[in-house]
Amino acid sequence: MPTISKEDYIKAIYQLESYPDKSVSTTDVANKLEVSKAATSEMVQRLSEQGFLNYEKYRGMSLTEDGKRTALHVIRRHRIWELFLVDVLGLTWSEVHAEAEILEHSTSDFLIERLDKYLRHPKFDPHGEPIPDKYGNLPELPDWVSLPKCEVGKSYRLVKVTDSSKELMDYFTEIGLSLNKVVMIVSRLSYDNSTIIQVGNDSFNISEKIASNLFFIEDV
Amino acid sequence: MPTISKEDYIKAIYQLESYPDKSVSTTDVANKLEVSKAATSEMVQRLSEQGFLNYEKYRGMSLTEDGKRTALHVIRRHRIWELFLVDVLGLTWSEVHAEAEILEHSTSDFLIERLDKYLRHPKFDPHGEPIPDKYGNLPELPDWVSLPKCEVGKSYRLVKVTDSSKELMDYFTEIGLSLNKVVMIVSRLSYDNSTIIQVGNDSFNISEKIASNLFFIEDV
DNA sequence: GTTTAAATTTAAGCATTCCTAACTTAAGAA
DNA sequence: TTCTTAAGTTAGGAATGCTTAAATTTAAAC
Repeated sequence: MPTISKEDYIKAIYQLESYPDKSVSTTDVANKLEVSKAATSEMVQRLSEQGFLNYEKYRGMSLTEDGKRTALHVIRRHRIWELFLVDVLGLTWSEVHAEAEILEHSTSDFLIERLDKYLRHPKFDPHGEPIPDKYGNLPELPDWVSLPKCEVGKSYRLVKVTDSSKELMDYFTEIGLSLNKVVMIVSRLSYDNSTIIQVGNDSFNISEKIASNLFFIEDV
Repeated sequence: MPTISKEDYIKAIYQLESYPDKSVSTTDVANKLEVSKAATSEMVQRLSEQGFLNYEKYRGMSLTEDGKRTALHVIRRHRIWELFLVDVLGLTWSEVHAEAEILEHSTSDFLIERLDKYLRHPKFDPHGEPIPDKYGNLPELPDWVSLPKCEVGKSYRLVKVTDSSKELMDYFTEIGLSLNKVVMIVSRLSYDNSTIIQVGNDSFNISEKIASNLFFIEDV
């Protein structure tokens, strides 16, 4: 049974592994968790001894099957809590992450299954991220496109929002964007590649940088 | 901001202080938390230095105002979670304690206020224990009597159940006893001072020892 | 192919929280 | 009032998880 700290490292490494063509380095993990490289180096060795990581000194690391299972277990708890906080307690996108970050380490399997049942076995969290089931299996992902690639004139449904900052999340909340919202692509300005979308009765110009955090599927 | 461990000590001391005519000793705390007396002695000194306790070596301890405030803060979180787990997720009496024991240390003030609001600012937890408000004020307590003192022939409403064991809690759940349930006192056997109560259509003989965990107010 | 800079690991140290064992104090029995 | 024992404290040690500083390895520049 890993400690809170170990769960944080394992989760971080799992997330860093998702970037293709790049093995995970000590520095990557240290930056992500905002701890020293020395602390990371130590911890990585301990996790390796305990079978969560494959690791060769100076050569980067990768999670073992055991490590992946543990990571998905933490991620499941995190995402179920996020969904619960948004759907039941009405927290906003920007409010949930910090709370879930703590709760994910303080929730028994028993309680998580009860929450899961209460939420009717959800497959995606409020940001559209997939929730692993209790065996660690991820649901199939929809075939989304990011907003800069959505075609003008068509309608799309929002299925994923990457949470890069509180400011951005609050902005999305403010303009009424939420998961499964249907928006119309009004136009795209070639000048800066920004996109004008219509949400309800209002239109908004979304810069390319912001738009790259929004993922849609065509609404048919 | 006290650590989890410190919160546990402060809460334990608060609870031990509630027994009248007895100052709290190192041994009391050590037994309650199931740690060594040495660990307790050390921690008590640290808590005293940090202003949570009044403490003189070999002379027992008592919480300062600061300590009491901290204890009530933890207790508030614990009881709100217990109520939530029972009322919303449908956990049983015996299931909630262990979960709340962890969650009480992992919940921000912000989240607790949201839970409190969701539960409509409850005054009592599922065991009938009072929930301190966010300023640490306890609600006024009803004037309960324990079951062995309830009068035969009268109806009473259950307002408090002390959770001495899982077995007992499960038994209460099984016979349909829950907070605010109205029961009729059918008779009392002088042989062993047990009480026969009617819950719904069924009657049960409750031994004096068990009965002393149940507290009622007369139902008018 | 060296040299140098960046990445990584090791070393030394600190805080927290626990343990067991040894010692000290207090309090009740004789 | 002294003696004994129970209660309480100190000492020494371990695990976790972090820090900064020093040493080492790798990799990239020249």
